[in-house]
Amino acid sequence: MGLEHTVASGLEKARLLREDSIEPYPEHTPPRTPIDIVLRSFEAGELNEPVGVAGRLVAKRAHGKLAFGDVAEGGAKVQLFLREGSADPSAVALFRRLDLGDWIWAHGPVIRTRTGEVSVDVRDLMLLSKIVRPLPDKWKGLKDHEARYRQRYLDLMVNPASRAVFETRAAVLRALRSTLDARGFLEVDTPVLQALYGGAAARPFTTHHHALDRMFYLRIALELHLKRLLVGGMSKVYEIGKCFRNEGMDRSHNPEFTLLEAYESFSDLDGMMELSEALVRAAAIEATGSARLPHGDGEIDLGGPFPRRPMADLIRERTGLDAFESPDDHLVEACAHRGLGEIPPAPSRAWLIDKLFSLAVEPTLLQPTFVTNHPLDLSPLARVDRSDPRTAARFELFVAGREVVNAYSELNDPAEQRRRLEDQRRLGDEGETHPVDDDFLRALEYGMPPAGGLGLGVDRLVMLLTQQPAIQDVILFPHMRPSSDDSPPHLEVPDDADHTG
RNA sequence: GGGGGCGUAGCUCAGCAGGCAGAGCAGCAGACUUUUAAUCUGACGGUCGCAGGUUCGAUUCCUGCCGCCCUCACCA
Repeated sequence: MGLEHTVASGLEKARLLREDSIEPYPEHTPPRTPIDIVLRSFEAGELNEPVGVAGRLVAKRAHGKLAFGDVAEGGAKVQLFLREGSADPSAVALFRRLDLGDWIWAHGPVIRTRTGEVSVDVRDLMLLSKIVRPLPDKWKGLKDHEARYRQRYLDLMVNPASRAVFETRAAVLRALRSTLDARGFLEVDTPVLQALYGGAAARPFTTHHHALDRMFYLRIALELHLKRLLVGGMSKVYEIGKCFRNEGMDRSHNPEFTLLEAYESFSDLDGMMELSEALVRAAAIEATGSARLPHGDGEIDLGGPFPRRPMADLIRERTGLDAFESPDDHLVEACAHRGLGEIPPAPSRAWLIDKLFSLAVEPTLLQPTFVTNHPLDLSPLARVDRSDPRTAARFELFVAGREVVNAYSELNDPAEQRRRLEDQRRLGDEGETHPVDDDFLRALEYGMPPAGGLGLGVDRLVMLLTQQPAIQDVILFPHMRPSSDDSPPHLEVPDDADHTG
């Protein structure tokens, strides 16, 4: 039978169960003990009473008057053991009617079978929720990337490694928060829906606010609002939240992604380096139990402190060129030599340096490295570095060839900030203009304390710590093109459909 | 956006120099009192991604489209 028939027959089973006074979707679960605790206390010899367990039936081995099953819950699994004459007759009858994937509750003493398997010797059995669709193959799992991302619930059901990634993700978030909390940072929420976007160079998603009849944007960064809070006297703040960039998707870019930004008054680049080291180290230890990560044939040591290298020094080492002094065409040639496709008609020096760095240097930065002194034009929100005014007081932390942290000694001179942002707007390529946020500049005019700030790409840090090659593997529901299987791909929303307020 | 690959049963995969569409698991019917990928028997299960074209005949060849993967480009 085809899928429709299988589902129909599942629904039919649910109907028949109801006819026999067995509710397929009861509201209440009888008292139960989590399976991992049952196993632990049995092994410790502390379990002398019958227990209730609840979970999904993931295996079923029936032998006529004897039957075994496996119940899984929260990553733990216990065997069920049913004997005619021992189990309640209704339990025996119900077990026969169960399908793989049903949620069930079972109750009985915990025993060891002849082969030594810890098992619940079932006396009572109850159906908690009936499955009506067939599960993916129980041994081969679900491999198809598309299905794993579109139907993550199936992926989580049958691929334990996938569940582990998201448990690690939670551990990383926990470590980041507790590190910042312990240092006296205040966690805040700033608007996702904004009348004006800023804080990065990226195309925003747009939407329309009906009541105000004007365009709104989804935020592309957290920076400008968090800095307003420094002006307001919140001296250490951070936010962990979704940002949205309306650009290409690939295995390191999802249109919505999780960013951590933290700002600390009276701190500076040195302070941000120390904080970066603490955050990354804490995340690694919480996630993996160690600050040393296996990587390729060797390992990456996140113990710190990490070396600090000016960008131009690294470029000179790898290419022999002086990033700021060598002629343009030498840089262009060095880029082309390394496989750069198109070069814009009149590439700026900053563009060339950035490109050459990403081609020649980035892939070589396996061990954690603070790269400092970026071209000033690429860093409109950072202070000028006094020792080299062509560059910004900025660093990026690279690990395994990827940017993990980006930090500035924050520019707080309102006049210079206005100038830099307006320069940036003029540099905007192909008529793309980055709007200047006048309220942000007004806030700076009220005085922002000297401060250091950093941004950390949470998804990419999780990729690093879980050894996942694609950002889609660390986001529960990554963005996908609508497929015909999904609900209508495009819903027309009437202009006056503002019923939800 | 460019280039390459892939799309066959609910899942994992075969197959097809053009000739009735295959397996394992799951599901269905049955046998079985210590299994743990239980075993055994039987029956069922398909718009071969979608739409065209070539052909006596297309899952197979061609074109277009859709989706996914890889890669390049874009992305402070």
